[in-house]
Amino acid sequence: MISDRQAKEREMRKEQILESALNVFKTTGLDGTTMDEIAKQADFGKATLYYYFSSKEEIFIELLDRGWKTIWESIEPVIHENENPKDTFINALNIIGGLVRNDQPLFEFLFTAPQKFPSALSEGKPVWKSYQTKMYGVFQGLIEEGMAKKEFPQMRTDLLMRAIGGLFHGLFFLGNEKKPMSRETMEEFITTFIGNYGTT
Amino acid sequence: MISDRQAKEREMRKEQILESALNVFKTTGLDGTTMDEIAKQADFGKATLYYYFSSKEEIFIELLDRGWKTIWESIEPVIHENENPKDTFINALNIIGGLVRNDQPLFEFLFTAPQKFPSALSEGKPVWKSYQTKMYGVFQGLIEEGMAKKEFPQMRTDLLMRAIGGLFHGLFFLGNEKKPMSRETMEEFITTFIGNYGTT
DNA sequence: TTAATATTCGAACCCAAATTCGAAAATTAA
DNA sequence: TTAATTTTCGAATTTGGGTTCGAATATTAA
Repeated sequence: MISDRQAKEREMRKEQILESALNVFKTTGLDGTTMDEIAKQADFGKATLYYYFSSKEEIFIELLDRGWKTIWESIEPVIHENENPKDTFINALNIIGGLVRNDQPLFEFLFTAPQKFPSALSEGKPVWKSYQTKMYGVFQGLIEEGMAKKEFPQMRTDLLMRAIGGLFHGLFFLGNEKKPMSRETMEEFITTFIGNYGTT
Repeated sequence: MISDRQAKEREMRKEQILESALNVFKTTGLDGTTMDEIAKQADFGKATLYYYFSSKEEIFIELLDRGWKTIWESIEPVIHENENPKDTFINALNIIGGLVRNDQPLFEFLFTAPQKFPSALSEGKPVWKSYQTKMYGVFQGLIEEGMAKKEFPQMRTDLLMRAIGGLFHGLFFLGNEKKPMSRETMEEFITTFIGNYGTT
């Protein structure tokens, strides 16, 4: 008992709620994102949210799951076009950059919120976590290959990862510019940092 | 009516409270830092905290003020030994690195907490903000000089700032290593990034 | 048209944490 | 030693949110 259409409508309402949650997050930050606000934004009664999600946290988890899935699926195809590691690496970063450019607050949420869900809750590790892990694995692999082929500077892989992560974060999320960074600029920065060991 | 000694004791009690607040922050993070915990740690009744500080926020502000003052006063003397901008820049970063190394959680607090106090409260901009502003000004100046002298890569100053900021943050605060990064390593990273335009 | 089922939501309820009250205890001044 | 002043704190009070209740309302099935 629940027609296809019904299921689809239900799905859309969930989506509406998720979208509202994100909107609230965009304007008021993680702490400002209350059930009251989400409800208002979604034009539902607060209690109704609990008909679709069992808790506030579940809403966030759902957003993380979808978001990280998107990231992974955008990256994944590119990492097998085996060019040299450095180009692959830069490509991947550029892809993420493109996503971020499209919806900065969403990705700020994806990169930020995880730290706010420390231990507690859901048994096994959540879906988004596994995508995140896969992605980091890929990057780490590329860096190692890249170092082996002397395309990257020789440094501790993990540190290089953190450094590039921080760099990326700084470029996209620090400061208070409204307009997003262009592909060229980002590429230039990363390349400058990695050094021009290989190509060009 | 309040002897010198009395005033001094009062001051020490405030200090004890601040120190406790920081300790709680170190172990339980910003959100876990409740007045109850601070009171317990400081060995005072919760209500007593309000005899010394008018609110929880005031405690945090006080910590920020002192922290940023420390940073500024550590940097300040070095920026006038006018060597070339690049060395000065790296020196300054190293000094901050040293501070961070000494008390990572404190500085994580200093670099992180500000974003949590969005608008609200205290009329004029708080003390710490002005130190922060001064510091950024200095760095920006150094970067501009450095670019002018071709010691730095030619890029948009503000972006380069953000990038280096992110890089620094990544190195010190991302990942889950316990032992702090050595001066050498940090210097190597920053230098690699800035490029070896000037001095070797 | 009526019974079942699905959806909605206002009004509690609960709880943790900040803040305030009012009075005691300690200390200092006279 | 007594009066004033300073410090302390247990016990309320308040507040902001998350979550639940119970009863409508709407929709679908018979």
